[in-house]
Amino acid sequence: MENKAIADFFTEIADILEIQGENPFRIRSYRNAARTIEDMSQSLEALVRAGENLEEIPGIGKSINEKIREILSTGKCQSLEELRSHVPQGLTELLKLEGLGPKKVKVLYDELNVDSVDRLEKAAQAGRLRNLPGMGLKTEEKILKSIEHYRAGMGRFKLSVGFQYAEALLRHLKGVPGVRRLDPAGSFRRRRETIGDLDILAICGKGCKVMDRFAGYGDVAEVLARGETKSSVRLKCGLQVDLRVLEEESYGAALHYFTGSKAHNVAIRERAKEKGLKVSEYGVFRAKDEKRLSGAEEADVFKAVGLPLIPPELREDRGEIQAAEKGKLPRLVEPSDIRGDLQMHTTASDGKNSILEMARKGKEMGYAYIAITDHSKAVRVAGGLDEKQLAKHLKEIEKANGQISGIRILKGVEVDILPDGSLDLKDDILKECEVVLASVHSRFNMEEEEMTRRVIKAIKNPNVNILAHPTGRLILEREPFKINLQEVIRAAIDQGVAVEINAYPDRLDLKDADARMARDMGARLAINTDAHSDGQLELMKFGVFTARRGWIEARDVINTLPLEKLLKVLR
DNA sequence: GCCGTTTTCGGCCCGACTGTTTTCAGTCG
Repeated sequence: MENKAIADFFTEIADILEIQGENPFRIRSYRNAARTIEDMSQSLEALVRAGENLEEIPGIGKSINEKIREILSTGKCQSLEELRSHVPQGLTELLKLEGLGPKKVKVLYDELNVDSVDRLEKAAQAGRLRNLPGMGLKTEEKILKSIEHYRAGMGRFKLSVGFQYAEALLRHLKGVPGVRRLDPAGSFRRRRETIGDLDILAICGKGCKVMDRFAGYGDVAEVLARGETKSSVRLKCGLQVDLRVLEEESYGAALHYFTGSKAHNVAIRERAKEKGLKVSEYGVFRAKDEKRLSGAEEADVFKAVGLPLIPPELREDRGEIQAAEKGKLPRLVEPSDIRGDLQMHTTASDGKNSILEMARKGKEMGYAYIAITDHSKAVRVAGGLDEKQLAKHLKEIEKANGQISGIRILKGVEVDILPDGSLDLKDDILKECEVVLASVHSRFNMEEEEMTRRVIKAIKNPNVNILAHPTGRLILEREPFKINLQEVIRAAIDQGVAVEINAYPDRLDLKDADARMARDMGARLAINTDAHSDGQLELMKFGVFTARRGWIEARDVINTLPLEKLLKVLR
């Protein structure tokens, strides 16, 4: 069973307990466990099979350990079944609606027997909510809006989409007279692969019209709240954006607070409390008399609890605080560490630009090298090359090298891994390539064992240098295929094959947690854009973000090496 | 339910906003 499926059990338990008004800390335990399990890169099922003690995982104690084992062996959880018999299943879905929490859901069910989104909609339309205790006309309207939003499925946005909206909006706001500072925070700043909303913080002078300018932005569909220090809007695309205007003296504390993650903030605050301090978005205070100690800079918060500044990408409460304490934070890879890009396509297969155009763009980006890696013949829809066409294409690459200076164009190919694990080009031609990426583009629905065997067989081919987009997922669109990544990565290490972090924003594959596992196991990584046009070489930053979230350093990444060293590694 | 160089019991982060209220509960981040 997948970790996600196990985590869902605990989320549902927490939801039901919440509706029943149970002890909030008990509920938090279940939520923490669900989050921990979902974020883990190792499979719980495998850990149990290997006889590991799950209670060593923070947040998992005796009770949850037992439940996990029960779920794995029976596919069910008796206490959840018991809870479900008291609370209909539709109620937990209602919690997903904005503005509806456990208390209101309980009232709706007790008073009106509402146990589904549909029934709630009908009740609201009939005006039956406004007379319930604690609700009124506005609640009724808000619920109808939430239902509309929920149905539209406008949940999360890819980080790259968030970037487009954020950059345009920030440009719009920066021009406002009196704006002194402007920073996006939240999951956007932590560079999560998807964002739910966008938080922007600002420092402004007196009489600054930034709130007016914000509410009047051309892309705004709806103003949700409009105040002196906080406003919220929903853009036409559905993305909610919050703007907060802050005082200079508390800006750092606010930036820390609004960057999150929530779990990281909780851990920092607990730590502050142990030291007799209180940390809030307004600053660092002495607990006994509320005396303000600091808060203007983000580093103040960390300093107060005896830590160095932790990069936003690591703030997920996944060990970063412990690492910081021991002075063992990784020196995360930076975009400027990247010396080349080892996956891209040209007009020879499904790309939009020529070899030389890609090289010119690579040079403009300051790269020492790029690899041209068009598709192989199995990927027909992408115009993949057969042996003969590839041989000709490699000659073209050689020729292009003579037509540009200051950057080396490496001869490469993205060869397809066939369902039986063989490669769809002959070894003779693969030998001619300096960079061979192998990847899966078909038969995604195999069972885990078969897929694992397939990929391992492919990377055992001595011509393969890089395993490209190892799980085949498309963010918000396609689940990763089933594969035992640990085994695959172990094989890659044995074979000297690098594992890719595909920077294409729809992929980000390996994802952050998997990349971290690969690094911990000792794998070499490659961060490549998979660009299909010259402009897409700029997408490298998204791969670097993912790598940073995976605790990866420059030395873990082969395309941070100078050309000569890279060629040695590839051989 | 989890956790522990002060603790195996008694804690468990903190504040704002909204809409409903005559002083606050519910929700959110």
